[in-house]
Amino acid sequence: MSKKRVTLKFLSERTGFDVSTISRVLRNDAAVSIRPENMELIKRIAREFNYVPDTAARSLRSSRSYSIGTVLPSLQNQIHAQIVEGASRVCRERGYSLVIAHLANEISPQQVVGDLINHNRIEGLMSLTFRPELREMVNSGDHEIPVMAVNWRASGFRNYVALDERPGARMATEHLLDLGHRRIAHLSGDRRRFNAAERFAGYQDALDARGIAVDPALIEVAGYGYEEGFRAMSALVARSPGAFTAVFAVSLLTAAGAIAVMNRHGIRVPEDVSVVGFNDGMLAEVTNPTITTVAYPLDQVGASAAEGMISLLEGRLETYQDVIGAPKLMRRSSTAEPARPRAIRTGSRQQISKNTAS
Amino acid sequence: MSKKRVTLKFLSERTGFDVSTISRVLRNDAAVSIRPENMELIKRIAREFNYVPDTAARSLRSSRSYSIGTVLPSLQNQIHAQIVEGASRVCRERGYSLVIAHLANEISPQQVVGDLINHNRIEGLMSLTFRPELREMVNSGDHEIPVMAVNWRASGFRNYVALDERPGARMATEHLLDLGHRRIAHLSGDRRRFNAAERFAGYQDALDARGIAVDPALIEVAGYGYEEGFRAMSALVARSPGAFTAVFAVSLLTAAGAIAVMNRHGIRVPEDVSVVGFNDGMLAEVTNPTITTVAYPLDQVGASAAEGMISLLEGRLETYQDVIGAPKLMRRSSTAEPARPRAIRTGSRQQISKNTAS
DNA sequence: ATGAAAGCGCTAACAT
DNA sequence: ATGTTAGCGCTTTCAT
Repeated sequence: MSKKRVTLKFLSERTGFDVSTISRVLRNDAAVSIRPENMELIKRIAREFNYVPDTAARSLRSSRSYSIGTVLPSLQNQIHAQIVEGASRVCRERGYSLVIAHLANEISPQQVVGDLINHNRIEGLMSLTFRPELREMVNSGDHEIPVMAVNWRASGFRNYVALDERPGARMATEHLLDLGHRRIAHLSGDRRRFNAAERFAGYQDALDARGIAVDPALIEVAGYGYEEGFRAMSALVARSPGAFTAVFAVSLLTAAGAIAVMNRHGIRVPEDVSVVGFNDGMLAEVTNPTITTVAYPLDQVGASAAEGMISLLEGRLETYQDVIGAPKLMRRSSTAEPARPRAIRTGSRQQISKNTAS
Repeated sequence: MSKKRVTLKFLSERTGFDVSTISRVLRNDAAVSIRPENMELIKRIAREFNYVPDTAARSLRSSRSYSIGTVLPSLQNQIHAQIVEGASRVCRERGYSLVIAHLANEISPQQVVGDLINHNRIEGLMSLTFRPELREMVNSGDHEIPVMAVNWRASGFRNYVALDERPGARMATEHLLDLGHRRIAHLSGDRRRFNAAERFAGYQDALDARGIAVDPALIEVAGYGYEEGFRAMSALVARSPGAFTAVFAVSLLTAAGAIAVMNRHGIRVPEDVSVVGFNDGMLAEVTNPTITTVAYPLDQVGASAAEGMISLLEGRLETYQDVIGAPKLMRRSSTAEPARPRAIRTGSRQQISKNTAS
């Protein structure tokens, strides 16, 4: 508290204008009518003295908190971490506070969201996790606040930012096709949900375009986590051993889980089976082998969500939808050409081969 | 805005007491003198109507923002994500907002911290990244705010929460010794900094206790990242091939980088060389092999830091230090007994062996 | 043991 | 084209 804070009153004394006038000018209030020269003067002086409006005072008067809440399962998921980074950057730039809450086991989502609303006074909620019940939870409270689905969609949610996942899934599958693979398995998510359905559709698109039929025996429902990938791949290997030379996994962690299974079974990646994941992250570069993925600008998802939410809060928009595309293939060492046709033609089981030092 | 907000005025009308009296009671103000029965009455009514003080009004009047800033290099580092989770939980529970800012390349730390202070009006700053210059940055502004070093220490920082790393490093090294290893390399950090120095000291402690001399040829300065681990291990393998059967890496990512190098060189982990990392994370379970680590309760580090910061802000404490211990060994598949003495006694080079399906 | 009153810095409705 | 005024909900002297 060494120097004194610059307030409207101070600027008023400096410029001779009333605080209300200055307030209007600095907020670019449409209801302002002032001579351009005076407007410039006020803005110049405000800049000069580094005026920043007091958030508390502004909040009190305008019944706004300038803070936005985010719920997510865990920050430890790098996909979510990337999204949050984008959102937090935008919020900081715009003078909003992004308040993060993770849904730990020891506390109910109701409690978490309630705290966010009552204590932190968030004006809007972004959810990175599929939670259709969130709307009711939020709106059962004293006042309604906008909810934004981030990285997912569901009916009833008018505000969302999602990836255009179908082309990315197609891209991943086509990468495998281009390498020469024809028997491509898919570890999917729960296809009743939007994301998993889209990724499956992209997988189909790619196969269709090459006239290859989707083989139900090569589809296994997994989920987005490492454990799910592990379980699903175990099932697939047990069920259809040697029936595929490549796998498109519904997420990066799923791919990692699948690779772990193959390592245990002596199935070499990529020599015996190629694996490609969906969504990129640091993990893809630190595993052995490194994992080929389809990368989306995830921080942009968070940034867009925050921008959209702010537009909603400031009344510039009624609803907000954004779909982010531009996936890129990150080619790494989990994908390669399939083994010589011999192995495929004979229909032999996945060979349990000795690893050779590379 | 469907229901009306419960304010002190409302409670005043309900109970017949003045707002000031109620304010004092609900804040447990020491300067209160009220009959116990009335005190109970007021508290009961407040509970009944779910009274929550308005943060904005309180902030305006008391010149407090109830928000705390955190700077960190990236949320994608799982170590940091865990710490942030702990801190954000405590902040939410206490009605504080935790505002996170990551230090991206495109923007200066000064700018980030400035935004946090001026726009978000943070009352305190927690830094998860070693930045001795942070104090000057923060204090060059209009008013001083407390700064807390989280997960590091440096002279001049009176507020910190750090791990008691030395015993953990010793534990990691002893695990290798217990397995029968004698030639244990260490990929260290910059030992002029506290953390790296402590981990090195723990490594020394373990060797000393067994009467084994520290061999400078087996020490390589790496750093905490994957790339650093990769580089350092490459150097070590080139410099002292076959001279060690185990490695204690200064971090989990460093361990992962080291393992990647060994994979490339055909050095099997753990058959030829065992690896143990420091600090646990999801990564340790999804790599191949999974990585043995020493785990600390990192969310507790964040939680303690937040608690401490709040105590500072509320004037209950002048300074805050906490050192978190209780490391646990997470035994996974990157560590095993060393190969038969034969290999060691002959002093042969690290054998480039064929992998056998396991 | 409790109440009255002022005011934090800002915004918005209402003047001129 | 600009000023006056009345609070937002709370905390904090200062009075009883």
